[in-house]
Amino acid sequence: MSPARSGTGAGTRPKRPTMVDVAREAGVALRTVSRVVNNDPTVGEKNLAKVQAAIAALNYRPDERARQLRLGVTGTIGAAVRRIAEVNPELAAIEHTARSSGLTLLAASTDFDEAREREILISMCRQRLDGIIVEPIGESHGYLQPELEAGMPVVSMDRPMSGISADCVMSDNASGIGMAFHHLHQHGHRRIAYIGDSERVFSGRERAGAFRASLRAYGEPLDGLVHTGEITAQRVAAALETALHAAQPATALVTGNMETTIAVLRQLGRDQASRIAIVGFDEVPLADLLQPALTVVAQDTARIGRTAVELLRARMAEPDRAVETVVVPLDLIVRGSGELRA
Amino acid sequence: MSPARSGTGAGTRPKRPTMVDVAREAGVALRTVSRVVNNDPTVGEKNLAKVQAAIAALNYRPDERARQLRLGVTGTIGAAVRRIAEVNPELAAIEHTARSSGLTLLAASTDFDEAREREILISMCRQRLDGIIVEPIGESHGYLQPELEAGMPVVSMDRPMSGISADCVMSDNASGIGMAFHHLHQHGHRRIAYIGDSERVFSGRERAGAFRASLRAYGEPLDGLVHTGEITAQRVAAALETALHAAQPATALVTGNMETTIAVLRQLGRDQASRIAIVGFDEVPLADLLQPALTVVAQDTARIGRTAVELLRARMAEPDRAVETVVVPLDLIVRGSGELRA
DNA sequence: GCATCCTAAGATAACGTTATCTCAAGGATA
DNA sequence: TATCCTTGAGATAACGTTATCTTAGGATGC
Repeated sequence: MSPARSGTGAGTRPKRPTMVDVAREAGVALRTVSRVVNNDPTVGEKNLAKVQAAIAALNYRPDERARQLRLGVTGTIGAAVRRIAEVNPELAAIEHTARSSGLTLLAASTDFDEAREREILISMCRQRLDGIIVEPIGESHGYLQPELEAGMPVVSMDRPMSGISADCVMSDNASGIGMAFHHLHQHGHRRIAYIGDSERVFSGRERAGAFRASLRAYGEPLDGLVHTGEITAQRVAAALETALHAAQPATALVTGNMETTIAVLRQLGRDQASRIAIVGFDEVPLADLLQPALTVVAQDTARIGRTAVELLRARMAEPDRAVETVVVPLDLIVRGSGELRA
Repeated sequence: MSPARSGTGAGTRPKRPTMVDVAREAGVALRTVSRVVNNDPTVGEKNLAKVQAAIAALNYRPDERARQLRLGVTGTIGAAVRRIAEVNPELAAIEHTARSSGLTLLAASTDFDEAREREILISMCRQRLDGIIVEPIGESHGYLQPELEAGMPVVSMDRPMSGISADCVMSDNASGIGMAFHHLHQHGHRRIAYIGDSERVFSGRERAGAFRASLRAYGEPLDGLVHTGEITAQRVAAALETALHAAQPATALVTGNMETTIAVLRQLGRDQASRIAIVGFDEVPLADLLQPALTVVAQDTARIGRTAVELLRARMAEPDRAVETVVVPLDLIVRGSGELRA
């Protein structure tokens, strides 16, 4: 039986037993306890039993910090994403893949804030994580250069980092926009508008650019059809006003990301939403319950997350391998909103 | 200028400089570097400059693991929730509150799996986190008793843990169900059915019990109106069949959690959903865009998350304080689906 | 019967920090 | 001029592990 070890004086946290305490209790050397803890087979039956008894009696738990300090590796990778605690299938895939590789995941939210992102990344480096996956927010990541040189594996997800060269996994934005455009065009639409995120953001830039290219490829004029910028109710309202009430009004919309899609749906209201064809970029929660159900171009988020971990592990195993960028294709998911005729 | 320190042989991770290296580079003692790193004011200008230069030249970053080992505290708290990477406002609040308290958050998904939960919690104990918040899944948490006795602060969220006595913050489930029932009753409904999660789960038990109590309080019979169990499409379909096609069919529904609400909406389809009054327990994403918009009893998730961190910090500061359970009230959010008349 | 080899287990030195002493130099005080 | 603080800075011992040696003791080989 273990001695009662609670309440070592008010307000003070009781000390936990260490390997030394276990060794003393068991009457063996420190090294022997270490062997038992690490399942080293070269321990005799007698000592094995004594040590196990002592561990149970003292409720000993090895201190992971000391272990990691000594070992050099932490068995933990970091993920700096925009928001944990929001629907984030990439992060779910990262967590799942990491776990099945025996890696612990430390996830943190950059909250769309460049300074916060930097704090988190530096902190992860100080914690000597085995590697970092980042969904980059900031425009310049040059400050990571020393870390890369010091051998910290870093993989960027969803968009590349500027100022440094690191592995990257991202969706084929241009093809995705092309698919959305083509789908609406096939359903008879000729005036198709695009509303999307700011072009200061990499993905916003890529998608708007691809949309303009689609318009040009199909020989349509660009006038008043492409609206980009911060997503706010006012901006979306203004964009819709311009697009839908022009001399030649748009009959279909492509929305550049989930946030935009939701904002547009809110703005349109129930009546209008059933008259204008919409294809959203990115999956939207409960998209199938909306009226009409929402047609989207969906990123292969599971594959993106999985690939991010795989790229990271590859670099952890082989720090000097060539930098790689993986581009993942998207899928058109047909549900109704994109099939309304012009 | 720093010497090129990349590529120390293929496949091997280059060693990072340590405090000793910085001391040598700067020509001062190890202790002086430590003072500089920790902003100790008792360092002369000359040495301060030399050390700062050396730190920059070598790209030195303190090793957090060693620091924590020496200090005894990690400045990190753990959160074992059902799913990170899903909408989880409690977790968002925890992260926010932790950050503004200067604490790092380590979040992990138990994935509704008891064994996984146990793994995570034990791992967090081994990492000697400063405290743990857990949204309990398993039925017995007795294995945490030694950890509690060893001074590990643990707070449970959303439901209590059985087998041990720990601080807890949770919603006032009974009042919430009462509010939903009362609201529907006020709108003329007399046959009100409940569909909810398994009663093996604490919250499922509490909510179903409260619903039965409401029926009794209003003098209504319970026959065929209360349906609990694992949430699957078949089960929900069967429950709806029983409730809606009885001799005295239900005209209104209370759904016991978000998952159930969504399953019920999917099952009802668009036409039926606009004829049957529904009040959901828990907020649902895009609830305002549904048709009719969804009336819900919403938990004060932000307050729950914040309170969890506060309880944890209180126990970290004062390990021997009395165990506390905080019950948080809910809010009825009226949007349409709950105001359909009988 | 003695050298050799294997096995179990112990001493002890890292890992990279911070904390406790100690000490030297210099200015103030009697 | 001798003594006492004050201030800056260096040795060195933790923190709790794992890894490298070393050693004692019995089994094996010739």
